[in-house]
Amino acid sequence: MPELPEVEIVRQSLDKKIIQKKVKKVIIRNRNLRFKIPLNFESFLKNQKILNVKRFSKYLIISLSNKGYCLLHLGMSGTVHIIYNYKKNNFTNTSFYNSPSLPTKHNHVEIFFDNLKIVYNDPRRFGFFEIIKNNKLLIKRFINLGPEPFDYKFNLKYVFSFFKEKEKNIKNFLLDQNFVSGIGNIYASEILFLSKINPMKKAKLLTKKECRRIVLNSKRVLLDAIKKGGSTIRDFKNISGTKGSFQKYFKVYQREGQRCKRLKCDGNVKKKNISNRSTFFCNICQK
DNA sequence: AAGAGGCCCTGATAGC
DNA sequence: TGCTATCAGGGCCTCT
Repeated sequence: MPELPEVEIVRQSLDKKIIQKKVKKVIIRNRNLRFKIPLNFESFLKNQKILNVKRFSKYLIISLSNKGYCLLHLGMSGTVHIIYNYKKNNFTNTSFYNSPSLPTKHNHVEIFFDNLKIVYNDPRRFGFFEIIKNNKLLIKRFINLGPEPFDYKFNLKYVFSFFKEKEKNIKNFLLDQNFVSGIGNIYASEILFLSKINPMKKAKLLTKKECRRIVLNSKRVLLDAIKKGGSTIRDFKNISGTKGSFQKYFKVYQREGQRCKRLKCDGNVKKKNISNRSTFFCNICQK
């Protein structure tokens, strides 16, 4: 599901719901996510107050009152659900309202608060939880990731010099989290369309002008997607069950065979596998 | 060192 | 109906 905009939507709603609340109980039904959930996960979280929920790239960062952090990555199919309790201080399963949005299978982690619980669901189990003990280790955790598109460090100078001598195609670089972090397969295609660049083009061949368009459109597309509540394909929803709407504004993604949306362009949207990820682009206006 | 490819996993859908 | 193959929003690891 989740690229940076979708994770940001989850962050916003999660932050509102659990900020300043104390963790009462943690239940792990399946530890075997992308990485095994550590055995001290429950005790690390229990009785901690949630200071806030932040985000870096596609990672959610839950700050705890013990100065530690709980990291959550949603992988491909992770979703967070919120379930309200109608009996205060009663944690029997039946005391929670059945949420229509809560799947019956693959609810791997439940974190309980006084009047609600959050449930982590992930059919493919590509997502993961991590415990980070302090701020120093948190910074270290992300040291190898590139800047987010919004970061002032993600600028023309950075991009143009990064691409020098690089043989790899531009599409793969947008997905390379060590170059820029937060862009995924949907938004990579959309950014390249707006930038009029062919996804197969070698990075070293990009002009300064093209690099500038990459920088601007990366910021633009992701911000726009956040404003529209993210993209709902398959069944992404925010934790309250509301769908995003950015998928209505896709210019190329999942539009194979359809007319190019650029005015006066007679092109057609093509689909091509690049490093085993489907890539959509206009065969005429993306050079 | 950069870059390509495989792999982790389940579910939905298409095609026979 | 039931089988098989293919494809999904990610990222880590290995090999060349």
